[in-house]
Order: sequence, then C-alpha cells, then structure tokens
Amino acid sequence: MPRTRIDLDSVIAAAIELVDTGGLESLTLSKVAEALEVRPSALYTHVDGAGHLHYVVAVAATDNLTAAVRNAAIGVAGRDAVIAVANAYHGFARQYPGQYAATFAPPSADDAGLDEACAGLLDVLGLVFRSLGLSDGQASSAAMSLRSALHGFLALQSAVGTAGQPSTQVDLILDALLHGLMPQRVD
Amino acid sequence: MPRTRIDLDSVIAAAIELVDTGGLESLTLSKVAEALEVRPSALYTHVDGAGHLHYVVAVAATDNLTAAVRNAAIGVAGRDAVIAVANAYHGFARQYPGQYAATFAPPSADDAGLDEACAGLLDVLGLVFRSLGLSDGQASSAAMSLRSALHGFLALQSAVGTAGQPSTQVDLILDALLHGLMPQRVD
DNA sequence: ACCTGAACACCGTTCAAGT
DNA sequence: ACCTGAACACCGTTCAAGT
Repeated sequence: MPRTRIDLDSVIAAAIELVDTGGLESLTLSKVAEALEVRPSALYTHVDGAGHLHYVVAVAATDNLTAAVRNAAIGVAGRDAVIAVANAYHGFARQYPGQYAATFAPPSADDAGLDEACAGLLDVLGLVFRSLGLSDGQASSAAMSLRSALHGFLALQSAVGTAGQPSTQVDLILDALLHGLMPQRVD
Repeated sequence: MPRTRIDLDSVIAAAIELVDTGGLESLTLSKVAEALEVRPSALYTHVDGAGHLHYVVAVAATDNLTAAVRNAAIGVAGRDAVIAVANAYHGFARQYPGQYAATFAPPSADDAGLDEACAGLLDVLGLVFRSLGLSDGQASSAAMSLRSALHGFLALQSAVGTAGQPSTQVDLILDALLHGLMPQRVD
C-alpha cells in the first residue's frame, strides 16, 4: 500500500480551498495536512514552515486577484475601465474574503514571488490609467492610489464602525480618484 | 505569602505593552500571564478568553488613537486641521504599529465597546470637516473616507508592493480628499 | 526522495482544588 | 472571589526511522 504523495501545487490548492471555506485563520499546516491525508511533518518537504505556506498562498491569491481584475478590463476603455476594474477588485474581495486577506502576507527577504505578484496586479491597474491618457509615472502612481483606496474601504467595511452606506461609499472613492487624485483631469 | 492579584486594567496595560514591544502577533494569554506573573488560567477571571482579550485591547488602542488625533486638532482650523489630523493618525500608526493593528479586531455581538470607540474616533475626524463648513452628514461621510484612505495607504505601505514614494503619496491622498471627495469645494 | 511516528515546545481552555 | 495546578486539545517543528 503506497503512501499518499503530494507536491507544492497540491499543497497550495488545498490551502486555497481551506482559506475559501474557513477564512485565513483556518490556514494551518495541520489542516492542510489533514485535507491532503498526510501527516503535518510531510508538508516540510514542500514548504518551509507555516510562514512560507502563508507566503506561497499570498502569491497564488494575488495572482487570482490579478486575473479577475485583468478580465474585467478587457473590452472597456477610459473612465468605464476604472470602474470595471474597481468593481472587479471589490467583487473578488467580497467573493473570496479569505484569499483577499491572504494577499497581505508579510514580505520575504529571499523570495521575490510576492513582490512580482503585486507588481503584476499594479501593472494591470496602471494600464487602465494609461488608457486614460496618463503617463507611465502618473499611471503607476494612480494604480497604487486606487488599490490603496479600495483596500482602505474594504478593510473598514469588513471591520468595525460600518455605520455608513456601503454601496454609495465606493462611488465616492472612485469619484475622488477620478477627480482629484490624478494629475490631469479626465472628465 | 499572598498570591499575585490582578484586575482587568492591569491585564490591558500588560497587553498594550506587549503589543507595543512585539507586535500584535505576540498578544497571547500566555505572554500576558507571564508578564503579570500569574498562570494563564488566572486571566479567565478578568477576560473571556483570547478573543475577548483582543477585543478589549482593540478598544484601548482605538481610544489611544482617538486621543492622539484629538490633540492634533486642537488650535488648528480648516484645511490645516485636516492635514494635522491625518498626520497624527499616520504618526500613531507608525509609532505604535502593534496598537494600530490591534485596532482592527473582529467586532462583538454582545459588546458595543469597540463600536463606541470607533464612533469616538470618527466624531473627532468629523468635527474637523465641520470646521470646513460641511454639514453633519457630509462631515461624517468625509470622516469615514479620510480614515479609509489613510488606512488603505498605511496597509499597503507596511505590506508588499511598496515601490512608490511613501511621503509624497500621503499628500496625494489628502489632496484627493480635499479636492474631490467632499461635496463642496474648500480651496 | 519523501512520508511516518515519536518527541518536544507552545498556546488556549476547563475545572477541581486550594486560599 | 480569585489564583494554582493538572489535564486535554491543538498547533508548529525537528528528526530518526522506514519505504
């Protein structure tokens, strides 16, 4: 009777499924091992401990977020593209709150995977602002601002002090970005 | 020889100190107990488990943040007040990253303490916008937007993908708020 | 090369026992 | 009323042992 054999991809897949089901708090080596029907110590062949597990899951989750945002930007231009991309970002965070939370893992010194994944996300957002006529520098600055605004809104929405109207607030933020955050006007 | 006697205030004080020193991850019942020189089980007389400990620390940390922001708003008015308040919020988060992170604890169903603490923070921010001539509704909406923007910026700054210029970005966000987020112009 | 099993440290939680 | 001590479940990590 052969032992159960796993690899890094199966570990990540099980971890993502775990995070989607029970949130980021349920991401433990023990639970991933249980889902894969191996002992926890078996995971150390593929992953360098709990911290590294969080890291690789962050990379995978960021890539998933980027893909969702990229797909939303296809076939739309200008101001509509910003709204489409913002809604896609927002929608991903609401549909996969565990993956979205996993996105904000502590960075690594000897692994640039998460930095590259974040750069990929910002590239997609930056391209949208390029289609609005912004320069490369302005576009990447606007991309960071958009992500910052969307995350701030999402973090406070899912946390405490949510006495305001959730739906109208997103529009306020987008309006703010489109009106004031970009160096040149677009409306 | 009498046993060591503690109360809720000493638990919170030890927890805040722990969070300031080792970050939010170091906030455990075991470490708080060790700091107070009692057994971990002794804490259950004053606090309802680890989740509740996080909750009461969140309330205390939010109150500390509110006090810092409130002090910064004294003696300044209009546009300068917004900048002063934003810098105070930003400064608290940088000086006490553990406390700031503790601020975002999951809300409670049977305890309104954190909601009230958040309302207190938003009240201070709202008063600043009132001094800019906004109505109550506009001011509280702007207060939530300002906090959302500041938190989004801080979260992405302390996390990954920080290739941009940190200092200039804060000003961009403030400009966006002052220019576009508020229903009526102030400049 | 890769998984198991035992071992250890750490954390949270409960509860009877002491004071 | 409040802390101790024992007990248990859970998690992460290491490492010798097997295959």
